[in-house]
Amino acid sequence: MRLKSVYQSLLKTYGQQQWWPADTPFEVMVGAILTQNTAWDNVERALDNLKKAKALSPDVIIETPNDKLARWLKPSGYFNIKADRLKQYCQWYVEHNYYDGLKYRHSLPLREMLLSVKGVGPETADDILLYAFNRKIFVIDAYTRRIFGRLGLIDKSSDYDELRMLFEEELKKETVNVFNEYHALIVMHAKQICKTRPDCEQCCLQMKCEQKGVV
DNA sequence: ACCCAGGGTCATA
DNA sequence: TATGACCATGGG
Repeated sequence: MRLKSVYQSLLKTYGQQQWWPADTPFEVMVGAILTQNTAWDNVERALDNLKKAKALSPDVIIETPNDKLARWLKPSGYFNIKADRLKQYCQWYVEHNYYDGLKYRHSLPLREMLLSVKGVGPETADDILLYAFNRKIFVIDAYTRRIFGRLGLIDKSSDYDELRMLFEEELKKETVNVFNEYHALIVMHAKQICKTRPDCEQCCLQMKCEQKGVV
């Protein structure tokens, strides 16, 4: 029950996070793709560009030429790759009529379907499952690995799905809302601790800490 | 002038 | 299966 107590501690410290920061499930999906290895502030600029162009819809994105799409996505980095990924995702989304993920009772088939889309890896798929389709999936990201590795609660050699299932097994009695808040709190904690304690030796959440063997 | 961010794919060995 | 190169902007 260590994982539950870490959750309670984070919740007490930071409060409810109310994730994902988006107005619609589709915006969650777009944000999940754009935030790959990218600071969220930059993603928001790209999302603003899409909104101003009235292009935050799968149909518009599909019809937009890649170079034009890339111009809107520019602030979020990797714009050529992301334009391609976003369009492919939208094509899958429209073709399979997944506007309503609720018609799929089990998470596994939908997860496999998401992973079959090029440019959607395990973390992006799980962001979408949890924050757009409201599924009980635990998202594993770099922060999760660093924080829980440092706490000695996970094995660093584990791959993505091993870690995900470890969290899901220990938290299987919790609600989807707990899964939702937990990942959000991990991200909040990582950002806060690195902001308030920029000293690498103290924060132990940045890449250089791993390189120095601190974490 | 660095380092890094809410990853993923592809080519090598 | 396990590394490494690559993608690219904006903030610290």
